[in-house]
Amino acid sequence: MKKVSITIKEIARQLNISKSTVSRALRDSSEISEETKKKVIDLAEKLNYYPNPIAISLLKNRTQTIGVIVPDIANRFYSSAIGGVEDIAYSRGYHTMIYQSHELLERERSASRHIASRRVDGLVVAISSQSENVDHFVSLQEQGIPVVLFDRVSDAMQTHKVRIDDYKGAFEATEHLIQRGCRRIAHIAGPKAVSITRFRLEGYKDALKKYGIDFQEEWVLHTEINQAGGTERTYQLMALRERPDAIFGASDRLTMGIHSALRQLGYKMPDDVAVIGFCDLAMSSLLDPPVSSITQPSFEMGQQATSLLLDLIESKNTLVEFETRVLQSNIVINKSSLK
Amino acid sequence: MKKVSITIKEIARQLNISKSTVSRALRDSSEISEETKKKVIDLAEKLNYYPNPIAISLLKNRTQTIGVIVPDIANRFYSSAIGGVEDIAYSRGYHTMIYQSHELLERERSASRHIASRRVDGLVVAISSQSENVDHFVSLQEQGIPVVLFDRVSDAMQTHKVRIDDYKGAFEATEHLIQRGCRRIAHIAGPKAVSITRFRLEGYKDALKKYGIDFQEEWVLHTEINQAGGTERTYQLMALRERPDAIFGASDRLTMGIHSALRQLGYKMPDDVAVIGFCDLAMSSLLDPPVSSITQPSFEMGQQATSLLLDLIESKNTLVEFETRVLQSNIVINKSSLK
DNA sequence: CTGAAAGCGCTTACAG
DNA sequence: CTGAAAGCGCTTACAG
Repeated sequence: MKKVSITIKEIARQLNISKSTVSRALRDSSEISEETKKKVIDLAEKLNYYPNPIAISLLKNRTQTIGVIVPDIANRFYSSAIGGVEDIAYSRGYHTMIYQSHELLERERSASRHIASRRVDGLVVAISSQSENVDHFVSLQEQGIPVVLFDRVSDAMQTHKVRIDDYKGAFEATEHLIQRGCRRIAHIAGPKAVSITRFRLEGYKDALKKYGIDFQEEWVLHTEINQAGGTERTYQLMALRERPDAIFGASDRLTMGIHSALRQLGYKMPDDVAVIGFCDLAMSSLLDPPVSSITQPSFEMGQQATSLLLDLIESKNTLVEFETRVLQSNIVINKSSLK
Repeated sequence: MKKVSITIKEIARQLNISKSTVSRALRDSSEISEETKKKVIDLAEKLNYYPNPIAISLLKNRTQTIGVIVPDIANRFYSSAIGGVEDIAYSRGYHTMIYQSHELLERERSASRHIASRRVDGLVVAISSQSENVDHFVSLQEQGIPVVLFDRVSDAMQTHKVRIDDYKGAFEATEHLIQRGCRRIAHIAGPKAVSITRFRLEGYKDALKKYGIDFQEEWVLHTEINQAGGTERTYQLMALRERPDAIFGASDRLTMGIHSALRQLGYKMPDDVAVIGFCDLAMSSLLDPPVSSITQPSFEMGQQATSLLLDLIESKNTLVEFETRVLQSNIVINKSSLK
C-alpha cells in the first residue's frame, strides 16, 4: 500500500517551470501571468492535486485543527454541543478532533498531551468532574494553545468561558415546584467540585428562601453524574422519615435514575413525588410520565465557545479581554411536575 | 500568542553537538555513546522536549492517525463502537479522528476528502444510509488509504468487513415472538438500500416460513432510522384492518418510536402488542415496559474493525486476503414481549 | 561514535 | 513575471 500523491514538484516538472511559480499560481498570486496561472490550475485539476496540509502545517506552525474534550460523547448534551463546535469550525476552515475524558483526570491529561504534541491550534473543553486541578490546561495556554471552557468552567483559569445560567435554571425549577404546591423539595446534585453543581445548588437554596421554606441539609445529596447515582440517592431520600414531595435532579442522567427508582418503588409522579431535572428534551418525553426539565442550548454553547476560540487563535495580540458568556436555559413543563 | 517549541536544533546548540546526533540519541540508536545519549536525554527532559509529529509525518508520509466515520455519534451503538476503535487505536499508538455523516452522502464525501487531504493512515466506517454509492471510499483505497467497514457494509467494496449476524438476530427475534404465541408479526425496517435492512428482513421472513406463517407484504414497512419513523409506521400498522399482534423493530431509535406510539394509542405491551427491537440495553430498560431486544457487541465491533485496519496499514504487501467477520448478537427478553 | 548533507512538500523573501 | 535558495523540524544514508 503506497500513497502516491501529486506534488507541486510534479506539476512544475510537467510544465517545465519552477516550483515557486506553481505554488504562486495555485495561490492565485497577483504576480503570476494569467496564462501561467491557467496552465497550472488546469493541470492541477487534471492530476487531482491538492496541497499537502502537513507541509503547510510544518511551515506555518498551524494545523487548522481544533480539539474538543468532553466527558462523554454519548451524552446528548455533549454530542449536540460538538455539533455546534463542528458547525463553526468547518465554516471557518478548521477541522475538529474529538476527545472523551470519561470524567477521568488522567484521560484529560493524556488528551492534553496529545493536543500539544499534535500542535492543535486551540481547544474547547468541558472539564471532567474529577478535575479539580486544571494545570494541564494552563500549561497548554502557556505553550500558546488557547483554551476555551464551556459548560463546566473553572475559576482557576483565565480564558473565555461559555456556560448557562445554572443558578437561574435551578431557581426556576425549584420555584415551579413550589408554585405547584410542593414544600419538601429534595435536590440530587452532581459532584461538589464541579462549578455547575454549586451554581445549581445556590439557585435551589435561594428559591426556597424566597418562599420562606427552610433549607434541609438531608434533602440535598451529591453523587456522580450517572443513572445509578440518581437511583441510589432516590432510595436514600425516599427512605427518610420525612419524605420529600418533590425531587429536582441536577442532570439528565441523574433524573433518569430518579425516575426509574420512583417507579420501581411504586411512587406515582407527580402525585406522590413531583420531578423536574436538567434534561435533554428528546429523552424526557420518552419516559412515562414525561419529565419536566430545564433544557440547555447545547448546540449554541458549542458554537459560541468555538467562535470565541477561533477569535483567540486568529488574534495576533495577546491582550484579549476574556469574557464569560452566560446563556439562558428554558423550562419545559411536563406531566411529572404537574400536581 | 506564539507557540515556542523546543526543537532538536536547540538541544544540539546547547550541547554543542549536531542535530543528527541529538536525533539518534533520542531514538536510542546503538551507534551513539551512552554518555552522549544521557546528556541529550537529560536535557530533552529538562526542556520538556517532544518531537514535532508534523515533521515526522512529512518525512514518513504517515500520520499515526486513523479516521472513523459514523452516521451519528449521539447514537449509543456508534459511540460505543467508537470506544472500541479508540481502545485499539490508542493501544497501538494511533490517534483517532471522529467524523459524523448525519446519514448524508454529501457529509460522508466531505469527510473522505478531509481524510485524504489530512493524509490519515486509514479509515473505519459505518456507511450512511443514504450512500448507495461508495466511490468516495473506493477512491480513498486507490490512494492507498485502507478502509474497513463495520455495521453497515457494502458489496461494492473489496475490503475487510465486520458486521453482526443480522439475519440470525432477526430470525431469533421473530422466532421468539412466534413462540410466545404471536402470529401477526409486523416488522418496521430501515431504509431498503442499507445492507443490514435486507439481512434482517430475510431473517424475519425465514422465521415466519419455518413456522408456516404466511408473509404479509403490508406488515413490513420501511422508514428512516429515527424515532419519528418508528412512530409513524406504528400508526400505519395499527390502522390496518387486521392489526398485528407483535412488532419487531429494526433499530433502537425505531423501537423507541414504536414504544411511544403504542402507549400513546392506548395499547398495552405485551398483551395487545408484543414488541422486540434491535436495541441498546441501557435504553431498553428505561422504557415502561422494558423492551426485549437483540443487543449487539458494538464495542467489540469497533475493536475488531480497527485491529483489521491497523493490520492493513502496517502490512507491506498489498496482497491481503480480505475477510468478513460476523459477530453474534444476543437476545434479551424483557416484559414487552412476554405474553 | 559523530557530523554534513539531502530531502519530505510547501512558501516566501530576495534577485533578476 | 519567474526562478533559485532557504527554511519549517525531523531522519537517515553517506562519510569519516
